[in-house]
Amino acid sequence: MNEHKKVVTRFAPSPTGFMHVGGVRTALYAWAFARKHNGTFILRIEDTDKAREVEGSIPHIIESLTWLGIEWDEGVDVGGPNAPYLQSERLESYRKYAQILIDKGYAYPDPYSEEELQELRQQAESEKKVFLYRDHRPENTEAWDGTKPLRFKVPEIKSYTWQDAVRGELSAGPEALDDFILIKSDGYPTYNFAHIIDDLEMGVTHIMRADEFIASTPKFLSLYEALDIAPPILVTLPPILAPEGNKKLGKRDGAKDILEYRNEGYLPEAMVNFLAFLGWNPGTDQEVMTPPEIIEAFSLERIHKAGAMLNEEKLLWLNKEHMRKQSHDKQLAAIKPYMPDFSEDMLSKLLPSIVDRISTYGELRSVVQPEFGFFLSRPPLEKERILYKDDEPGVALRHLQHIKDLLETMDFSTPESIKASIMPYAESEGKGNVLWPLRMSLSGQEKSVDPFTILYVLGKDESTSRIESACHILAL
RNA sequence: GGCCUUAUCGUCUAACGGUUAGGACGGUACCCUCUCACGGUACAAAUCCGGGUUCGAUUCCCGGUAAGGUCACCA
Repeated sequence: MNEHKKVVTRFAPSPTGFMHVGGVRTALYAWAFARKHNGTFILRIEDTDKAREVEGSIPHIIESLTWLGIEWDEGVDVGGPNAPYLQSERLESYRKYAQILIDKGYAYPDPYSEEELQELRQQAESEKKVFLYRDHRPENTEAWDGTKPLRFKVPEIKSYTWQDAVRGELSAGPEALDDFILIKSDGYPTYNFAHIIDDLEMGVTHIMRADEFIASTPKFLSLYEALDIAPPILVTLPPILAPEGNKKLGKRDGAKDILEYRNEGYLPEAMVNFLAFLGWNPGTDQEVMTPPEIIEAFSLERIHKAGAMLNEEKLLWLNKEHMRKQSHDKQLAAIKPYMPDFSEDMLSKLLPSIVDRISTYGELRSVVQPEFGFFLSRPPLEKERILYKDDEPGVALRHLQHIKDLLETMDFSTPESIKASIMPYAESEGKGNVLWPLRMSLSGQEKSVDPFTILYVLGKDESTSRIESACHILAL
């Protein structure tokens, strides 16, 4: 029984650019599972491909995970008992295990040039056969001097059947097995080799990974056998599909940098909630969950097999739900940067009306309009409906009169009281969102304002103080 | 092309042989209302197709179809 073995998971991205939802979800599941079982979560960087490396990727990865609250116990920046966590600094380990394989007769230098290999591939293709390197194994292998790629010699060509924590029993024929490269001619290991050694040395118990690795699993299993080690538990995650078409979500399909969501004003807990549910659910009707609740409910058994499309509308809704769950103080702090000209007191009063009307804090950017100082405008209405429908003009006028009366009966503490008059639509400035404007004299300045704006700010509450603050906003 | 995987409303999903196939997002309608919104109620909407197994298949098996993955000195 492995029941008593401490859970160790890892997230092992390569530093080739920004992180998008796919990678983040893999990290999230590995993290949630480790936390659920009081295990260890490791952040390892797989930087064995110098050509594809993008500078700044590592800080970016760290920033992304940190934003989401996915914190690691061991990793590139914090260190740990199995340091280093950067593969380019672990070459000794790979060489050590490579030597073990060589000694066992399970590894040999690849004598072919790239051109020769290319030719062999083309030849196989023209014969409509599958190219397998192991069909062209050199007869006499020399000692490996490190200048040629080191290949794995598959000990036994056979079919494999294995267990996956999500997919159940998986299998593949012998065609899936080939002599893959362990160490490249530049001295760096390939992913295929490095991740197995690292997971072994770091004591990783569960490997969460995307389903593109199913195809190469027999190669890994074969390597585990050659090294005489037990493979970790494999946890294959379902693909995330792009919103358009039916393709797996990739950077070219518009997969966004996860930090873009932060810039758009999404909350990290909403993002975590959203990503967690893209391929998993707790089996209850609860859809809005905090990270601790997700950890508590998380289980491998409930991870889905089939892919899921990214649905930003649902993310938007989730974000709204999480915004509403926030404390007054947190909401206030989030809104402040978008409405710098407002006093804390005023923002505090307006908070409920604001939060009810937006799905992300980022929306405040378009809602707060600088042309009148700063105030909240409402979304545009269809003019025709208000102005031309049989009795609608009457209704609109009545509303307007009501607001005007309210304003005029109020005793404002501003130096000059507000004078309001109704201006017909024809005289309005024709702005899309200005209907039946009130001409207002505010602090000595004449302004045309949309009366609905005031009510929009007010919501249903007509108390004097609220109207007053609305007018202050307009007067700013 | 070889190998592999997947398949329930438009989307995310529940169901682990017996349900009027449930929920959520989105949509529509109505209610609330001095606009917008919030809230409330209701409606429309799905088991890919064909065979088996079974008293009974969304569920198990086989075949088809469709979609996806993979066949690198990338991860």
